[in-house]
Amino acid sequence: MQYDWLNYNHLYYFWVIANEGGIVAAARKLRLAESTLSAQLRYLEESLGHSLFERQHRRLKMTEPGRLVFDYAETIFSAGREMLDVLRHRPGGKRQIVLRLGVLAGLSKNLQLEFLAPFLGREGLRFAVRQGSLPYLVSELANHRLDFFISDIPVETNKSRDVFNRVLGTIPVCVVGAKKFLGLRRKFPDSLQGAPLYLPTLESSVRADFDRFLGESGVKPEIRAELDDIALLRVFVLHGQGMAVLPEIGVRGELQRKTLFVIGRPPGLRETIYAVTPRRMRPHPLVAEILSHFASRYRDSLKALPEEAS
DNA sequence: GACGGTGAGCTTTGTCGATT
DNA sequence: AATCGACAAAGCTCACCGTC
Repeated sequence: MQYDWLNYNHLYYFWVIANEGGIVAAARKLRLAESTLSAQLRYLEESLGHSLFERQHRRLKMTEPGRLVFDYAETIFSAGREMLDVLRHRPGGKRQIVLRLGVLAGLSKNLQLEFLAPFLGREGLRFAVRQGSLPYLVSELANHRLDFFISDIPVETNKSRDVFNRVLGTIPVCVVGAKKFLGLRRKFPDSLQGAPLYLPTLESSVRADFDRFLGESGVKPEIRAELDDIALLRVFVLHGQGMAVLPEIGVRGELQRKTLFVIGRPPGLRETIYAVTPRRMRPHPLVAEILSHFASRYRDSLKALPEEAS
């Protein structure tokens, strides 16, 4: 029988069973008979109209609906624990908010820091930052395990209708190299002819623009490696055997310390940064504040860009 | 490898007490 | 009286282990 209301007692039992890994362990923890938990779990499944566990012989394996319910239960009962903590230990204290942020693997670490730095010291706010591939981040967002993620590649909205790309801004991209390449500055970009270069991979949004720039300039450098990680590109270029195409923010420290130098700035070459949020849900006010803070920093870059990329 | 004993995990059934 | 949540007991299935 399906109901419009939820029996939170049943939900709690399910949550403990999932946490403990089985009915026997959960029964021990709750000091109940195993049969009681088995029956209550069955009632919950019937009321929800979904099996929450797949019975595999003597083991319970969580199903997809089970995972979804577990995520909600986790939020509900974590909030309950938090409420008790606040009431018992911090009278009058404010609730701590945890924002779950995803970052596309390979994105500049400095950029991530710049993104969060203004909010890191804020009372009652904590970040849980996870890196991953684009499909992984989209899946985590769809399953409510992330509040939003940042990426330099937009999600194809015809493939995933549940997400929304917001252009946050653009970051200048340049060719950087060690001191010994400084002589190439004068006749840039012609001086890149035959010069050793490390590039972002073809999947990168910057790569296509840079290839176009080379094509228009008629210059053919010697491409030594293609790397999909900004941090890795930075390490390669620091090794001194070649230059690299990088967002300036990714090597800001090295440029300040003069261990790397800007060899040239291909005109108009910028990396676009997107914030990907769930389409149907209003972002948390704090998320909106963070996004608008970052976007305002790069406001000038935004003027020429569409509101949503597809 | 086949067989049987044992234990573990889960379900079903019947029953009872508290609450509405 | 109906419903809910709890219990005990019995049963089912399977993994593991020792023996032949």
